[in-house]
Amino acid sequence: MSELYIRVAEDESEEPMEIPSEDDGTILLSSVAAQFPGACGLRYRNPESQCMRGVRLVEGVLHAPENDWGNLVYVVNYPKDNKRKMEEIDAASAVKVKRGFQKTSDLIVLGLPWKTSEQDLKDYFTTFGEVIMVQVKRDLKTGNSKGFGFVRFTEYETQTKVIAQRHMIDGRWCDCKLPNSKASPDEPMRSRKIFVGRCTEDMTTDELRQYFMQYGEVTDVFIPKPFRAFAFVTFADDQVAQALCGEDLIIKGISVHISNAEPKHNNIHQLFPNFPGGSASLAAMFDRSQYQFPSSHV
DNA sequence: GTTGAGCGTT
Repeated sequence: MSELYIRVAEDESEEPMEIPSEDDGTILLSSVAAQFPGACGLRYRNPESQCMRGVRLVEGVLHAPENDWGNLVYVVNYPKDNKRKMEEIDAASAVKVKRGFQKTSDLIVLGLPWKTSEQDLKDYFTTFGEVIMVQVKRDLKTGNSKGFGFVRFTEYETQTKVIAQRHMIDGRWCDCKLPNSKASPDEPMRSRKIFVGRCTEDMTTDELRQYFMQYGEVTDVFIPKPFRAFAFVTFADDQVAQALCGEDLIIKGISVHISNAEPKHNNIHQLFPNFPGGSASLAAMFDRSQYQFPSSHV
């Protein structure tokens, strides 16, 4: 690989900026995003066809076309073909999210037959409108259904229609309701860090970063180990973080819940049930640290 | 291997 830097611009007419490559000749998307916050990929004009071509992106790594970046100027892609600058994206998404304009929610489906699968659910609810998420809650050991699940529709009208009636699913009457978990609008802290609940173990920090980049510049992603089904994502802008609080977002087909990173009840015993020296010393330590634990994630 | 109101491994 001959070039250490490749030229990247926000637009073909703009002045390019040089972005460093990795030792293996790839470019990290995060390197691009460091200069172009919100970037989700690169494209370039193919000299032969004169068409724009996308650069291969695999798990946050951009690969040179034909194994050679050449002397081309690469153009930054933004999510949803959105060519606006990041400030506008931040403002727009923050406003849209806050306004809550007929946004759909996850619906809980109560009374499911034990045998009903997610495919069954999807098949059934698709008759009302486009479905973007279904889940059947199961016992993790046995895999048996707990008899309830969740569904999310694309259209708000579909959701309204579905809530309004009872549903005969695989021979049982079921109800769809707004879940209790989102009955009360959430807490008002203004942090740049959000709590991402209901994560699954296969969600990587990279994937979370990729996902949340669409809302604004992400400065940190933290997944506690061992796996505890939640993560923390920190944005550069607290407005973006706050706008997302209370949302249910769908990542890899799973509905995750966003809330403020500062817990309502700081139950440290939940985090460290067997802390040596007892809870008092731990509480004192926690207070002193002002939540600087883990240290790099305030 | 059961069951039938509920609320999603913080």
